[in-house]
Amino acid sequence: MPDRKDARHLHDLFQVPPGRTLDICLKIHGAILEHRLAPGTKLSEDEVGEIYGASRTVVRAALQALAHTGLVTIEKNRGAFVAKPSIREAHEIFEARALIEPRVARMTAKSITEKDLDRLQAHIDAEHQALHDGDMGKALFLSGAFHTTIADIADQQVLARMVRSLISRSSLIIAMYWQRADTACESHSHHALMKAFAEHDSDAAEDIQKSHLIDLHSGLNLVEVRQQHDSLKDILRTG
Amino acid sequence: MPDRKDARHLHDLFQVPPGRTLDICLKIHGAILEHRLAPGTKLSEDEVGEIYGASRTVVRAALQALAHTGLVTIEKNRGAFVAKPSIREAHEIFEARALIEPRVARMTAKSITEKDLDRLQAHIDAEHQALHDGDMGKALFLSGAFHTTIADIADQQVLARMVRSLISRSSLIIAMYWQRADTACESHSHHALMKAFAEHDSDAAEDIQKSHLIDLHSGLNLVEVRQQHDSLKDILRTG
DNA sequence: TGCACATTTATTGTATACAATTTAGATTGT
DNA sequence: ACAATCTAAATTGTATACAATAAATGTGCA
Repeated sequence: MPDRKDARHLHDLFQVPPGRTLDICLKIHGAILEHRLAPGTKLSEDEVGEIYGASRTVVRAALQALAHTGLVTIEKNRGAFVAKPSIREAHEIFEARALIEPRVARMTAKSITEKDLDRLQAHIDAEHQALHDGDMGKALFLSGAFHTTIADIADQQVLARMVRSLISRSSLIIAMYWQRADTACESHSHHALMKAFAEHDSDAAEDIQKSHLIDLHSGLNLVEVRQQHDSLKDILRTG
Repeated sequence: MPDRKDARHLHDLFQVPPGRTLDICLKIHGAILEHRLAPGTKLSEDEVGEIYGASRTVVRAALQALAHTGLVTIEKNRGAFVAKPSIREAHEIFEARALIEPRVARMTAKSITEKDLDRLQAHIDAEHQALHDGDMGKALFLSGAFHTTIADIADQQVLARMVRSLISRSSLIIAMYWQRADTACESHSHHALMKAFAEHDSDAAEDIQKSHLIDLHSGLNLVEVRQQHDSLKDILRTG
């Protein structure tokens, strides 16, 4: 799914030597972003290693890199799990995004080219297509990719890396706390942003991105978590 | 050097299981922050492992964690080196700090307690003492610690982690590009910040932190690089 | 039945051995 | 003397084996 350019940027995110380790990072990262891996899922070293035909040494390095990015939690002597961001962490992450991404959008508006605009438009189109196909996971993945691509265009490596990490974690938060059925609300903001970019309107880009993120934040139902453990009992009892 | 509380926060920074791996991270981290390890120094796995009596497996994990934080660069089939931030990276890092830290200072001013103020004052005092003793490395370390402690007090884990990483990398930048002989310029800002904190003046704290960071940024001579090499064993053994 | 404790099992933590790759030095030819 | 090439040493990449730890199971007793 992620094209070659994304892979290079993701390599920066994970900071692991290229090769199998990076491959595994990318695969798990993608699975989490597309919501194929639920928060809390255990990632056993043996299991992952068997799936990708790699030894535990390599898998371990990948899991540690993912832990550093905040997508995975490693508990001593217990293993690695897909992270389950707390409500508090969720607030912090979206507040951080609201601080950083508007600034990045401002920079992007200044330096964006026609070619970059096409790239972003392609993301939007692909997202619409995915929504039309009913592939929610892919749509969400592409929605995040839109944001990371903006950071790439701004060509600010330090901020881009922070943004990438925050967006990946946001994907977990959305998996846990999203309440609205429609993701269509985003489309409008993304389009407005495109317009500001096309006109190189830095102020507008910054403002739009800021309110877009505040919208996203408020669209979360950051109140309670559903527990999967109890449900097992309920399910078996009724059966 | 780092007290127990710092160690807990640093554990969050590196995201490695506690134990030898974390120890090695902390030792190398400290050596870099105190400028005992120069940018570009090679960190051979065997050599580091021998110094700390750990196997390469553990050392590798530590080096990868440090690479993730941006303090170390790993080149495929070549090994790990203390990072040498480029001029461009240096600009980006200080711009990122100027974006994030003022916001953090604002939060800190709101929630700071008497005890926290004492903690910060202790940092300032220790820094003066180190300067008086002529221990430049320690003084710089403590100057950074002042900033990270502010982030800890704000009690924003997500932002605090970013700040910690940025400050650690700043230490490398200062090692490479610092031109002024006096670090005294900082003392004034730190004192002004303390006053704002004591009065819970959020606006002032934000402003002071912002101009403080701009000062630091402009105090760098981001033009050329010098290089030097020392024996790993001599530098790390004392830590 | 319920609880405490011992045992078994499974999984991670660590060390070590081997393979792949790079680097440095020596050798050779011009 | 200089350059190119090849060989050997050193270093990293990877796999695997063993040790340590935590969870799960089973047992005995009140």
